[in-house]
Amino acid sequence: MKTYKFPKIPEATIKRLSIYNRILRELKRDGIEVVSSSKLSEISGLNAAQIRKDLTYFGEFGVRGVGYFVNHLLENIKGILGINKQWNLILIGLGKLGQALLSYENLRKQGYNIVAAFDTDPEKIGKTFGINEVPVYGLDKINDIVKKFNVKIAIITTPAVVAQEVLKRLEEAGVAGVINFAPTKLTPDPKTKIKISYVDLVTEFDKMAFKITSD
Amino acid sequence: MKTYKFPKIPEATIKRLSIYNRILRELKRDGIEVVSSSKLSEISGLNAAQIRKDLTYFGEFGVRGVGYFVNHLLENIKGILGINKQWNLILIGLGKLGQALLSYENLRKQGYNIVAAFDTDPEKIGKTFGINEVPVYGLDKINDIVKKFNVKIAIITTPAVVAQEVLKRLEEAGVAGVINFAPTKLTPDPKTKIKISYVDLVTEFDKMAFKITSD
DNA sequence: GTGTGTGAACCCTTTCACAGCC
DNA sequence: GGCTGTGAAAGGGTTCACACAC
Repeated sequence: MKTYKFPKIPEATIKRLSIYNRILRELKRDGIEVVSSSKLSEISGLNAAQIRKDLTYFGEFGVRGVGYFVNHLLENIKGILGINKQWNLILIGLGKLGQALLSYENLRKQGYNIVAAFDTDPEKIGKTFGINEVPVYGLDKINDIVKKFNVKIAIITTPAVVAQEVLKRLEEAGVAGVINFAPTKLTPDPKTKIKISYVDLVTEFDKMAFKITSD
Repeated sequence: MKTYKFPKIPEATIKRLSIYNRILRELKRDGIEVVSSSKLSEISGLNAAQIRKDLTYFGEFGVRGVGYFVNHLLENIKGILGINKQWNLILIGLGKLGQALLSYENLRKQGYNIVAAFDTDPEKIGKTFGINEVPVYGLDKINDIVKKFNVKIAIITTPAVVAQEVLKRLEEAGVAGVINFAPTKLTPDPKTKIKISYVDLVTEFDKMAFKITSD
């Protein structure tokens, strides 16, 4: 499956596909077999036309006059997102946030397995952390582990000052994507095609502070 | 300060103001006194025209031919965002993620103080958690603590199934905004004007999985 | 010369409204 | 009758390009 390179898909559509995935899993769990875009709209708070448009970027999954078959749509969305399989991840930076992600059940339930963690602290190296007893290594082992477990995605939860250096090692190891929780912009080597996404938690709080303040 | 209700500000602009705030603090720390939009562009990766436009929504902070005075701009942005003061927060749901946020230094450094946590687990109630020894209460104490500490912002890190019920209690206590980490849509009482923002970490991983898969 | 402030152009996303199919 | 799929319209946000101020 090389998959879905169709037209230019809005970034926002991908985010919503992830939400549809979550909702459809819940519907399936509850034994619901068919759902309409208006029902999905009600559950998600999104516009029904938008939901239909999102889905038709990738094919025609619905039946007119009926709606969408939950399981059929769910399997298709998982295929589109590439989450119809397990992903092996690594995490760099065992601060509080890193440790929380190691034990974050929602990730594992979705097929994201953190197979190793990395830190510079000698007190942590050689031990295991989290519910799943994830082993901790020094940064020099990144390359070995990435190769061994065919790791494509890495999570950076280090302090901002070392995040760029960590990125360099990840690029050298051939990681395909990085989710960066460190509050700093990362500059990839132009020769690599590594994908970087940013999660800045403080920004979420600042947005809320603004909303309340400007009200 | 009632503040900045000017025209309709793009949501994305607010997010970027938060980023400018972070960068300006770093520049100030490094003793840099003046910065141009092109230098900010280089640091942030954002378009220079966009940076200038973002700032002019709120006033004219720059000097033509010179740039922006770091400290002056920083103070203004803090005022706009409403983070030129301390915010008292509460957190509901002491799972791994909740515990991580209790000890997340970047929040406290920005003036966000979590003054109390809430959980239903009798093993946790009555104890303190995190670097800052935050006390834990049962949910029935939410109202008291909100009033006592003038809490405006609450963080939900509970399982999805109880998040809606927690929201109800927060609304009753008069909280102004909720940052919801539980992967579920929350429906506020239409009578309250409570603001809700969503942080879904799994969505970030799904977006990355898609990018790599569709590459 | 240099760098801001900004109308206008451009581009992307969302929403509408209805034709088409079950 | 009901609900999807979709062109067209509307709405927002980003980028351009240049007048203006230091």
